[in-house]
Amino acid sequence: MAHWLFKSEPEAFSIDDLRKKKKGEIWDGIRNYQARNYLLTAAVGDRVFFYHSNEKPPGIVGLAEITEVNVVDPTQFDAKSHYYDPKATKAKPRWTTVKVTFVEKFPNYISLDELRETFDGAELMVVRKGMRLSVTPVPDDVAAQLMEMAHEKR
DNA sequence: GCCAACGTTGGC
DNA sequence: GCCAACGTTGGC
Repeated sequence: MAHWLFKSEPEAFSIDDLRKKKKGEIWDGIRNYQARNYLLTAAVGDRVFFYHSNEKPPGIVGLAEITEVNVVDPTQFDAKSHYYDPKATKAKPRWTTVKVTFVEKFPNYISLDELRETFDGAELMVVRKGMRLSVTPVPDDVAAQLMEMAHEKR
């Protein structure tokens, strides 16, 4: 079981929005090849740290689980969608993603500042300067530490 | 295939 | 709201 970190702007889609989706939700709108390529290596059962960007402060709010892989992102075919991609066709889709479901909202919010104090860029990509990728892998030992930080009594 | 211009992300 | 970082586009 691998671990990931997915970024989302809570104004667009928050962990509370995901919690309401009983059947899970397609993680749509990924339009970066590196992020997509990471998603192609994800497996059902992988765990996802849900990160809120553009929040004060930004940080990890909870956990999700991948329930389906190789999901063709339907928004690429929708001319009305913000994520419409005219170069994508049904025969040759460009953007595949995953479906995720809510697992938990953490008792402790782990802010970006705290992540920076605990991990360096080699351990956790999101703390790297200028890191804009919205999908990044999280090594197992870092994931275990994050789970502790998320649940320890403070 | 280079690279300038442009657009987006996301912390601050 | 600013702007650094950086990915993408398109002219050549």
